[in-house]
Amino acid sequence: MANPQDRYAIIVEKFRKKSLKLTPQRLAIAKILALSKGHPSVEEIFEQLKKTFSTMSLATVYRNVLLLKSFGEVLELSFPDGSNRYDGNRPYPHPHVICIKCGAIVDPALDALKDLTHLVAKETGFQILTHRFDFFGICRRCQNSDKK
Amino acid sequence: MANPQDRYAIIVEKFRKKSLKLTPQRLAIAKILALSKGHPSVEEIFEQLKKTFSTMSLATVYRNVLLLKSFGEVLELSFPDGSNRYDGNRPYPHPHVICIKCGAIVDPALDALKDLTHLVAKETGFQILTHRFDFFGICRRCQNSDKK
DNA sequence: TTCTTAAAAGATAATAGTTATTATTTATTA
DNA sequence: TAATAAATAATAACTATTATCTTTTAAGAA
Ligand SMILES: [Mn+2]
Ligand SMILES: [Mn+2]
Ligand SMILES: [Zn+2]
Ligand SMILES: [Zn+2]
Repeated sequence: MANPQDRYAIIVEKFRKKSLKLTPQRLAIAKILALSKGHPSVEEIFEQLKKTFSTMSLATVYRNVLLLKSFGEVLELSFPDGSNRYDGNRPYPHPHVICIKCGAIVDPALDALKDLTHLVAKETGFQILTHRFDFFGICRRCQNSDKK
Repeated sequence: MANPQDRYAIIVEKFRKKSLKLTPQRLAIAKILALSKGHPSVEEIFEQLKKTFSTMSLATVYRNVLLLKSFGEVLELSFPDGSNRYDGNRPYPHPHVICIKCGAIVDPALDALKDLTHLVAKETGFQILTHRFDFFGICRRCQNSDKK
């Protein structure tokens, strides 16, 4: 996991470079995404920020997440049920392990993937640009709570 | 690729076993999915069937695809842009290679994956149930048409 | 074949997550 | 402090999918 402070600084610098205003709402959203503890959803970010910004609008969260996506500073994980989760700490393709019971998402250490990309390119003739690897299952905590 | 006739027979047998009616529309949808040439979308299935069934309703396609999903006889591939594609020929998790230009989806031969699942289970403590592996890129045909 | 009926089709309304719009507010700079 | 371009907040619009409801039909019985 990248250092959240570093990631935050990188994102703020991007805003500066593009002469975008550093509003408190925008910076707060960036801070949450730079940490990205547990890959938050837009709704979760919104709920968290409502405590600090009483007038916070859901549209503002969507707008800024979209903006950061366009900069390549946040990775969007969209799921079949329509929900989206975000990783602003590691904004590049990497595998994820998702608990189908509690929704927890973790980043596993898994290296054997660039080989796969090359293999696929060779076999299909595609020029591979990105990928998405998701493992779905039940996390340790949910396995234990099932046994009760 | 499984034999489309075999897949069709398996699906029809499932309908029979569950005492579901074998309507012409339902059977036509099953036939297209059993072939699954290019992983069709609901819209594509609908457009194709309108030629034969002038009164065909989009809702009927959705309803039957949903039904086949619930039987485990079709694999749904949902994408970030909201589009869904279906594989009724191989209705179990397997990797896909997707062209971001023309939307082509192919099934690559790629075996080194069950190992990965075990690796991830071991490392994270998750009980892994299913997965989704997508490679995004540009197909050979689109690479060539770009050069023009 | 005709009758009966539960299920499916067709048409359309509802839903939900996201994006667009617009008036108001605000960060930035001079 | 004042000017202004951009962001916010509130809400409308959008779109793919699902639900609802009426009409039609497949399938089994007589
Ligand atoms: Mn991640
Ligand atoms: Mn496939
Ligand atoms: Zn869990
Ligand atoms: Zn292509």
